[in-house]
Amino acid sequence: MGRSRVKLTVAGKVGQADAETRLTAGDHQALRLWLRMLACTNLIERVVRERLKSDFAITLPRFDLMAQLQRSPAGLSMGELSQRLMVTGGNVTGIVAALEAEGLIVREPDAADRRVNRVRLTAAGRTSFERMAKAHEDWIVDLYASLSAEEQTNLSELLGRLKGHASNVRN
Amino acid sequence: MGRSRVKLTVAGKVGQADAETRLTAGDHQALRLWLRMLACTNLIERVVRERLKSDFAITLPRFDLMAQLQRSPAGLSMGELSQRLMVTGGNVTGIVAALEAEGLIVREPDAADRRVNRVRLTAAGRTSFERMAKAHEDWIVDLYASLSAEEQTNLSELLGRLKGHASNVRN
DNA sequence: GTACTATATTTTAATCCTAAAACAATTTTT
DNA sequence: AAAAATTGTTTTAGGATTAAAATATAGTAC
Repeated sequence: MGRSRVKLTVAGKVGQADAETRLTAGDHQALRLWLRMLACTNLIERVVRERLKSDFAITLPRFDLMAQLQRSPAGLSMGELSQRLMVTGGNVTGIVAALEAEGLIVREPDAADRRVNRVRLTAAGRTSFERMAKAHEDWIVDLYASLSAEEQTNLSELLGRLKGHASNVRN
Repeated sequence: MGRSRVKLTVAGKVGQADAETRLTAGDHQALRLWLRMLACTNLIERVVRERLKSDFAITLPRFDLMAQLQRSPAGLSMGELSQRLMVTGGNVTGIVAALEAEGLIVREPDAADRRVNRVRLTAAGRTSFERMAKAHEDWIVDLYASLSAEEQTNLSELLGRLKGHASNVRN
């Protein structure tokens, strides 16, 4: 009889269980599937967050914001960032302030509309982001390496259908 | 052409884009798959959070904590909750305090070990949780209704493999 | 051109979360 | 038994997040 299959938490470090432990016998297939999917996503996201922090001293939300800016070299307004990141404006204000303080982005008033702040990567921000994005992609490729290309295609197709349907369910 | 496929944000409400918009042409298959999976999970989780809030005035973390307690009628220590929910002890302290203030759980000192606080559902908490859990399961079944039972099994198998591998990659 | 309405952003208050430090009680070592 | 190590919990400091209110600017109606 083993000591217990659950690792202990050590000084704030988090242990082993995951979303699937929320299950009780008799739960429906879809619920089991959902909790497994949630556990998977949380696992991968946690790896990414930890590595962004340890290797590049950046948080995931800041990385995501920089990724949006890299795709739009001309810059984006605060509102455009809010839409693309799916977060509220107040949240964008905070993340932009932090990145600006680090010199990775600049925020400058729009000439045409004085309500608007236009945000773009600095040269330093662009260089920094390119390095991080390469590492990030490598991590993901490794994390998914247990699935063949065909299986990845299959998974992607199933998720695409799920996503399409779930988007509609959203009021 | 079209006005734009992106809904505007209105007074803090969040619009349409999702994690997949982080993509650039030329990105690797695994990266596309990951962003799609993340988008899916976020979508479903958002629906669940919103409905828990609108229908039951509860947050997802509090619901999750109650779910763990329901599975352990004898109660759990703060540390056990921390492990099972995969969150830090400080976090559990805050959530437990909130649920206790609402009368849904009680926290009492352990007789055998005076360091330990034992937490369990009150009768009111158990009743309340059962209603919420039923609704929650129905939502999930609906959200996954676009996939047949076979497809759900298939998806679950692929995610199981992914999860097994990603668990090892951690560190 | 003044008043209303709409849009863009920031601020505020609340919740959630983490890591690390502090504190308290128990167990182990010597 | 005293000292040391371990374990359980709370506290602290800092991000991320939301909803709602406040502010500032722009556009429209009259």
